[in-house]
Amino acid sequence: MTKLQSIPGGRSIPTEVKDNDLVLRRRRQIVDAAVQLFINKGFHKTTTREMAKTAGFSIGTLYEYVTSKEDVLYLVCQAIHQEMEEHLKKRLSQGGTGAQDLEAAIGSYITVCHQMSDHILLIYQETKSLPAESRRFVLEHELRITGVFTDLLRRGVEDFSLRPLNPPEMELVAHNIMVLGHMWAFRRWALARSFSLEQYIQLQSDYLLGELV
Amino acid sequence: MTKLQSIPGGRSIPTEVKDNDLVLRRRRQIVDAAVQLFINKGFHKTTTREMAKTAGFSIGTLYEYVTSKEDVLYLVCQAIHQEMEEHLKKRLSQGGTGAQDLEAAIGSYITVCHQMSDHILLIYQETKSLPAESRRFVLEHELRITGVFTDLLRRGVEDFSLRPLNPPEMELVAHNIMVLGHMWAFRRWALARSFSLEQYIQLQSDYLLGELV
DNA sequence: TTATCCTGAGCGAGCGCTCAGTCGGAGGGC
DNA sequence: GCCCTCCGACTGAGCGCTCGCTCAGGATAA
Repeated sequence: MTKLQSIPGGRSIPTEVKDNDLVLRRRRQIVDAAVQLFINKGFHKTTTREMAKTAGFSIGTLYEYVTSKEDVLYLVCQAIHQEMEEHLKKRLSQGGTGAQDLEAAIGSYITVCHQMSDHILLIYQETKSLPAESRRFVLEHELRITGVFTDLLRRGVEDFSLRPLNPPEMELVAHNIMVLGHMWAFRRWALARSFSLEQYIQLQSDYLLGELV
Repeated sequence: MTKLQSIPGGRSIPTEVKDNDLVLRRRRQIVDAAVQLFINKGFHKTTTREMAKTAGFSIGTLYEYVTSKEDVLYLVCQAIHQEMEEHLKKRLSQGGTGAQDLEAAIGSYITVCHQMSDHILLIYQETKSLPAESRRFVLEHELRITGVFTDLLRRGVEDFSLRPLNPPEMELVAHNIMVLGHMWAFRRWALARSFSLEQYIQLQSDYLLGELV
């Protein structure tokens, strides 16, 4: 029984299978299947049998790669955060002033939130179903994403493209950015009556940056 | 089999019991019990037996006042929103300019979010477990609370204590206020390292109102 | 043959909900 | 006052079913 760590700094989950490549491949199948099922029916209402079947194998096999249903939820949460982090970091520019790069990052981030809104909802709704330790890792991962904005704010303050901010203020603004991105996922049913994604990004960027110059 | 409507504009839920006062009393017991259980274990992991026992009677009796487990969740969500609305409206002042009253309202609102943070989490996490029709009513109720801020913004624009805003902008700002209040509930584990409730209110009010004068 | 991965029938616990029955007391006849 | 009847709120054992998880055995490649 080996243990496999898919994300640096993440929890390692035991598996019965020796071939590490196979473990990664199968777990990717499991996660892809589970994400769709969790989004449609929620964690508690999807059965392990469904997960296995959707992933393309039987329950027995599922439990070769995972020790409990909660493990699958943990893998799903980490995969979602990792995907968000990757998409966001891929779109980050380093070209301009801190303020300019921050504005671009906010736009990128909200776009990612738009594309992954179902996934964001999923994390909000199901994180509390994780065992305590897993939940800690997931929240930590989310803080790491928030750190992207703290870094950009710090750079903007250092190159004087933003007004001086103390570290707690930077933290607060970073959290505000995160949450206003999530807001588009949570409240699109109400907001989309009045705004397109582009308008939303424009207005929220203005509000966020208006106070920082 | 009568039907009883506890909240104006809400769904009516059938009951077998004839005495309306008794229905209200028992449903209050059910809601009080369920709120605590849902906060601690979540909706899916609390059993109907637990609800009944905590409320002080047997499962059989529970089902005299409710037709399904989901009905209890609906009653809980509506009760939470109603409590938030009442607490918020009780604290609203009409004394000053629109801008002054808005600032006071934001402070009151975040304080209410602080006091009811478990309840806010509950709503975010479990709303999607409601049947579609019930969910619609719950989201409607939340929009009614958002409307409190839209109204204040409109008043502020009309008496020139705020800069001109078009209706969609007012809507957006009202949603921002709502969500930044919820943020204190969701992220207090991270924010409370740097801020007290009072500091949080001060800073968020400044950010929110800074752009509106 | 052995090592490895996969299968799916089966287990036992626990769930939401039902319904035959209990029981306290209101009301009416004497 | 006393008895009897009926009402309706309440009880909880039990039904039918689903769930997470296991494990004895099958398949395949080396």
